[in-house]
Amino acid sequence: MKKFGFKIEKKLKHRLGRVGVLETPHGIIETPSFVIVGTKATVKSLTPEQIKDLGGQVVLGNTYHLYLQPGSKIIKEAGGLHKFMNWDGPIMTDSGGFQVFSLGTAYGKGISKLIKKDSMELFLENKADEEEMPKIATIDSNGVMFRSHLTGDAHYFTPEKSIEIQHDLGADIIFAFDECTSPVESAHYQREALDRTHRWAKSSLEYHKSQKENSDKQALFGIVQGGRFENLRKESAEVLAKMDFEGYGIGGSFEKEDIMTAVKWVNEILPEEKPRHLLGIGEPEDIFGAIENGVDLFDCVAPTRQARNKSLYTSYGKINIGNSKYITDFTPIDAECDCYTCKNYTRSYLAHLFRSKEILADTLATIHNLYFIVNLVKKIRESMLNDTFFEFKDSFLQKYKR
RNA sequence: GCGUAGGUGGCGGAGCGGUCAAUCGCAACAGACUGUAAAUCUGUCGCCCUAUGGGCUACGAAGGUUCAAAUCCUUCCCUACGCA
Repeated sequence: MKKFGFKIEKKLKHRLGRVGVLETPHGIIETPSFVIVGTKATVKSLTPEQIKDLGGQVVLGNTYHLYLQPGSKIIKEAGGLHKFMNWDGPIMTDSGGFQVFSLGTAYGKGISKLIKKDSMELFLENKADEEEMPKIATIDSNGVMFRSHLTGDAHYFTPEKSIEIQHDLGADIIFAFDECTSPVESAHYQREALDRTHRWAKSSLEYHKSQKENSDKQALFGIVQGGRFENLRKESAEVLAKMDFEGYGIGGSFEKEDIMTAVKWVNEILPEEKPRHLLGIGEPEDIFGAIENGVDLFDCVAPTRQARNKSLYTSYGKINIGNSKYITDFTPIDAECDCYTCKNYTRSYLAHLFRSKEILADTLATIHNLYFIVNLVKKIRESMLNDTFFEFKDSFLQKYKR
């Protein structure tokens, strides 16, 4: 019998937010929860023990990356992702849908998940030449042709293929194959892409159900799209809500201000009793907003990537540990933080490790940033249980935003 | 002492008469990063200013040739290697 279930323990008054527990075959996830990104079956620079120690409950791998390297069959042969990477907690895998965007329309243009208003205008002006850009993912109605960013060879992904790979990988929670669209696409294009994503959702689900052995152990989440259009987002939530998914992802590339409105539109429609995952978000302010608007799970590369790029979270906002003023700063990264790094090392030491390009810099910085975010979400959860969410949010953000 | 190769911006190293304040790399300084094309990317990097422009000082030193020199000539100083 399948060991998967979601229980809501408490709801936020007059809001969509809730506290819950998500049960998976590899343990529970107390929601809301920050999902740590480990694209290539590793959280860059950390061991699984370090992930556990900093409070990580669940990690997210990527279908596209693991299919290319080392190959999903090899991971299957190894006994699945859990065994392969030595992580015995819950694992999710993304479907490759984000790569449809990042290697497709976004490729080579320096745009990513969140787009700024001014660069969006620039992008629209240059849209005429866009067709000439050398994308390495091209979409047709049945699937997507990816050219490996590693070797250049072509690989064709269909919804069935994505799910088959995810079955081989063996994560506890897997995602339907979707098309993450760019926020600058026209209503016409978004309409077309959304229909495609819905068809792919159906195919993903049907294929998943047909593989009894896997669908017994793995939960499939459908992904809502629709860009910045209210009618499309709502329609997407309605269409997917009727399909028998065990949870939902909310996807898309946004202009920052659009995120919360889109989340709210969608979560008012999605079935309350199923978990919702906001894909690829976010920064502390986004996390508060997402939770308040009914999101249970979110993943984001920001803490890990930024740690490696010298940007560290503190209670008073982010600092760039590469700045010269930290060379002689013998205080912890964040005096209010209880992570391993803050308890044992100074800003000066981190500054030294980064300047001398020592790999321990990445590890210590990643431990700190992940602890900061994971712990922030835990504190938010507690505040919801104590009915102090709004006070906590205001005091945190006021300080954080200086 | 002789021979050879050299002396260029914090360092390494291009340039070898005009388009040179000087390619490039490193270092330095700052910024960006939101389902990881990412231990990545971008910008600045002689000095000064009324700054998509103008001025000043600069390619070991001092002279010279030329309309014009980091680039050619002379002398000197220094460095490396080789020979005495």
